[in-house]
Amino acid sequence: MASYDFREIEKKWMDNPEDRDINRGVDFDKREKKYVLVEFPYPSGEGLHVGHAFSMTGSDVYARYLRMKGFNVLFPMGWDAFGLPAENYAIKTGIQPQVTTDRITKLFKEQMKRMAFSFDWDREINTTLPEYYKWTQWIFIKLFEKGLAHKEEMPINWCPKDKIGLANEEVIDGKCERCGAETEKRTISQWVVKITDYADRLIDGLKNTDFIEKVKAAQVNWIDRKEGMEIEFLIGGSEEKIRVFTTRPDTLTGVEFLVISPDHKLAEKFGNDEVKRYVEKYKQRDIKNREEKQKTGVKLTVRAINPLNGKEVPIFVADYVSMDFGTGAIMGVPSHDERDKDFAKEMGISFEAVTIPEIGMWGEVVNKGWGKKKVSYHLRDWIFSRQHYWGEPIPMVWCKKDGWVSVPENELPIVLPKVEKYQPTDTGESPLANIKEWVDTKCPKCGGEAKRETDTMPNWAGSDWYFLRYCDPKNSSALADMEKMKYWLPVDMYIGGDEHNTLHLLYSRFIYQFLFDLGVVPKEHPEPYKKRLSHGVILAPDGKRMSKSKGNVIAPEEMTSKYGTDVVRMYMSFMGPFDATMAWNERSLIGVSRFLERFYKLVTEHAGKNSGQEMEGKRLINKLVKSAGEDLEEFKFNTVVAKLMETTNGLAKITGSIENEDLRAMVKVIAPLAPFVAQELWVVLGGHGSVHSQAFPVAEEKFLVSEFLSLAVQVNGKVRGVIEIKPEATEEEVIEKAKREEKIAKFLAEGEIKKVIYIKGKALNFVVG
RNA sequence: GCCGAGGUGGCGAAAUGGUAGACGCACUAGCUUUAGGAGCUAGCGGGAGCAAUCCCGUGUGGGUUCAAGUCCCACCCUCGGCACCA
Repeated sequence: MASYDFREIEKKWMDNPEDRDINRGVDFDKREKKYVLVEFPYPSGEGLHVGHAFSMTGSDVYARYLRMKGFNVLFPMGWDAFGLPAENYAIKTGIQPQVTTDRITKLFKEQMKRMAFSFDWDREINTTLPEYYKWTQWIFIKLFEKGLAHKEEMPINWCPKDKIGLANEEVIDGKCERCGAETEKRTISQWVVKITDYADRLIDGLKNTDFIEKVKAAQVNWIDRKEGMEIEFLIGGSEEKIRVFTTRPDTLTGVEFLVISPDHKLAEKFGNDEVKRYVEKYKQRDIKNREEKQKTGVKLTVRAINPLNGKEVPIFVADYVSMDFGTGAIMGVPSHDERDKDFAKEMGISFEAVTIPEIGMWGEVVNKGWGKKKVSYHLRDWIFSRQHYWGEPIPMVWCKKDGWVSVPENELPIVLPKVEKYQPTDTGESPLANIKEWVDTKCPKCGGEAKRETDTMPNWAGSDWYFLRYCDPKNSSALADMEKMKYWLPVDMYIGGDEHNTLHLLYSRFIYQFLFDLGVVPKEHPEPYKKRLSHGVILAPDGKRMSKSKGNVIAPEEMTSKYGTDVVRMYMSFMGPFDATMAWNERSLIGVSRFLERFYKLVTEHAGKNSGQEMEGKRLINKLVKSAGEDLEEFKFNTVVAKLMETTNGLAKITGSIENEDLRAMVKVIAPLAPFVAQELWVVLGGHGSVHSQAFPVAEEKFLVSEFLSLAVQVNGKVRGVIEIKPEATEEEVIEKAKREEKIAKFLAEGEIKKVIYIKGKALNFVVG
């Protein structure tokens, strides 16, 4: 027995042309701008996920609120559409990834419209379109020109079954994500981008942002800057030296052995057969998946000399030392390092406790030339090559004479050619390698015969700079117009998942800083994002993560057709704090549905009755207006809904009528959350045009005060009674009234009043002793 | 181990140092001859009591304060991220 038909209302207002205008971000508008960005999705075949629906609903409520507050809001959406699923689907079915992508993108867009997301569709972008990735390629060329991109022999994860190189994120538990075969290590030539050159900038730049603490921490920890020293150890009977990295040069006296990584080049040089076997075994495995807690290692035939005391110590190869950090070699100080102690025990190395000199040895080590100060980072350079088809072609050409040469800018974009087969080649190159007429080209420098790079870019490439493109999505002569970027940047609020707080955010900040140095983004804005907010996670009703295999997936589409868009949006706002992990609960959703019914009834019943209104109604609505505004500002949507419910419950008890103006104010408050019902009620209340272009109401202070307020009276800190006072009552009046209250007087009589604390209108405490 | 976020009814959760549990779900009782996730009224942290009322309650133990879920110290547990990082 619904009091309103959500289907009809939705149909009526879904494509309101006026709203399309309202949702547009206007370049150079005189209103103050706000750039609200929510991560654009990878359009996967399953359609819009409830997680998308949740984070986008929160972002949308916020964007709608800001518009009503009079801001010129940029709230764009697009598609991060390069990726493996479409490619895998193509391998299976032969359907071109672009075709699949176009189809799914349309589906997503439809579903987003049904959720009433107020995106500015005029600015829609798609990372797979040549007019977009032209600029992704352009950025790569600039990186190459500035010496920040080069080819390097790199060990990669190799799937022997699929004959393909896999990125770390494509290897799950040491197995290929696609076929489940054990992966191995293989060395191939890869494009590498020197993000480490920006390590310090990426840390320092955080000062110019308001990211929440955990996001800043994630960035800093990922970069993990460590100051220490590189110390040189001579190898006995050889000209070779081993450089170790340590943050504790003062423990040099306690060195009992050195350890080098199996990837260290000296392992090969000084290794006997046993060492070779160890290294071989190590390389078969995925480094990330060592389960054994026990440390293993083998001894080299040579020994190292401690520069401090000339002591000869053995050198081991062990996999607990990683080539990725420091120098790939450490000095083993079992008396001061737990891991070294474990290793010494495993290897049967005896050691004694040593006292560390009072004064650090930094100076001595440096002065005597044994070593030098060094900063080391956990952050590694960024492997930028993928041997996949469905990605941006890397715009480089290999010429025997000139080496790697970048494609001239005026030849961009290098369009991804259509292929017949999406299977990888036997050599592990991308399917592009099979297209001879595409690969064979002329060297841009010497005009001689040359070959195109067949690697494509990683998934991150297109999403690194997409927020710039939204400022000016159709520009054909630049990433985006400088003046437009100057107007819209920085992104005021960037909403996304925790999983992107490290890599995506870091890569994207790096690319922005690089573009900043090139002078192609505004010099006024050294950082791209002002604020970063993590959205929460929605679990299945069983409290587990949703997954197709568990069959516990909630589809937003199903929910909206069953209960209506407004109910689903309001429920998602109500279910908990925006950044919390919450389980879906349909009963609770029904509660929200019941509320919306009551709300609708209340407004329609009071509409047009303007006489005999009660002050209490006015007060409730003004109170709502005030606190709801504050909560919306802070993404506290759950309490906004709670307050709307509270107000509605309170108003239902009122016998008189409610003024139309107040009803309208209430409808404006609900508008960002429940846009369809709000619009319908707006019209019922005689409003003109769209409720979404109305100014968010402002509470009138004079209506906020009630005639009486209740004050908790404490005796020795415990609440012993409540008295009704007038807000303007003086301290003396309040104390007198409290003393006359029987319940309180009883406790006061137990002793002498030593002190009275009165906080106006808030608390009264008698200290009795 | 490190970093981050948390620990409040049966459940999801509220609470600028000032009446803990708003709001919702579930539940209980009653009303309404009640068309399909109904509506209305009342109750709903634990204990004692016919009741008024009293005592105890925000992970544990200390502390600051007239007053602590909230601030400080130590510890325990849960979740998320990163980890043999030298």
